[in-house]
Amino acid sequence: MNYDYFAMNNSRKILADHKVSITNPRIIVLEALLELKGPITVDDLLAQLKNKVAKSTLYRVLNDLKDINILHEFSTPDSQTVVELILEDHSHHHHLFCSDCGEIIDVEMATEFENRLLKEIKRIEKKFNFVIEDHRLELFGKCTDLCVNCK
Amino acid sequence: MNYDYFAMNNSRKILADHKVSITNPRIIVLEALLELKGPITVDDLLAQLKNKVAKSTLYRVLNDLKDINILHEFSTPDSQTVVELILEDHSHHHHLFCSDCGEIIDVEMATEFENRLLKEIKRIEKKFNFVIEDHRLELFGKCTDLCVNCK
DNA sequence: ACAATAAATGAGATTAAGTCTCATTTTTCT
DNA sequence: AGAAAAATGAGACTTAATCTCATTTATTGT
Repeated sequence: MNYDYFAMNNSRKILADHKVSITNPRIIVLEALLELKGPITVDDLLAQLKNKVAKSTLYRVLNDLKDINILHEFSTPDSQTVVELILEDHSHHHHLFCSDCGEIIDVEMATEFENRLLKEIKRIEKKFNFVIEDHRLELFGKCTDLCVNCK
Repeated sequence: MNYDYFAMNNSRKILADHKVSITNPRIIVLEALLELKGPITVDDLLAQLKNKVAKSTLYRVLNDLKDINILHEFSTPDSQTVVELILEDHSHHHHLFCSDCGEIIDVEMATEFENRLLKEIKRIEKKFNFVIEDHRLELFGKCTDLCVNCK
């Protein structure tokens, strides 16, 4: 068995740790997201969990997970909503979108690049008199030939 | 003299250059976007052009402008759709979002930073066997105190 | 310039993602 | 276990965006 945070953290523990009540729909949604280990469109998730949780409940649970800060939400270039579980040990990353197959891939940039980016962000903060709390980099392209990254 | 499309403010020329027929609604929408010189939410644009172009027409015109590649579309952190006119002479830039006032600000990163980013992108292309065609960086924060950037 | 033809528009119907309501069920607390 | 609080399911509702189609406007060829 391959024990990583995702594998060992059962959904019950995650919910308890974040002080939200442990219910069946929350467990089902969390387990689905844990198993994915990456982003998924809400549509796909809805399809996958149809007959397991009601649509209204799925959206509610996703909002609950956002509220306890373990779910990130963003959009594909064609405006589909995407969610991704981000647990404490989940390292900072960005997203790569394939316009052919729709795949969304987690990408970690080199530390040195992220440092350079933070420096640049400090410059922008001063220039615009802002406090910048977060950043997000999105890369758009196509996976070549055999589409090795696609399912 | 630095006369660019924005200064010339010639929506007819822009439409002709892109070989789409010159119609009143297209002129109205283009002029509004030209005057803005920056991003605007579709909602705000709708409000601004109410009684000037029909809702269905506004959406259609925006799609037309996307088709001829002079309109970029993206989303705010709270999922509002934003559009921004990007003409040929419009330089590469990113966006800074204020979570207090909702303002969206065009931000140019240092050339040296963009070069470093391109280098990093090349690395990612190889790693994932991708052709990366575009990238987008989003910065999230708050404008401090007096909110000098807000209207 | 003027028909003929093609394309675009307006108004409202339609679709679909996401939220809301509320009666019922499940969870938590003691 | 029983009372109180919270969450769920089903479907109504909201709203951004698209679609339909009769009418209007633009373009093209002569």
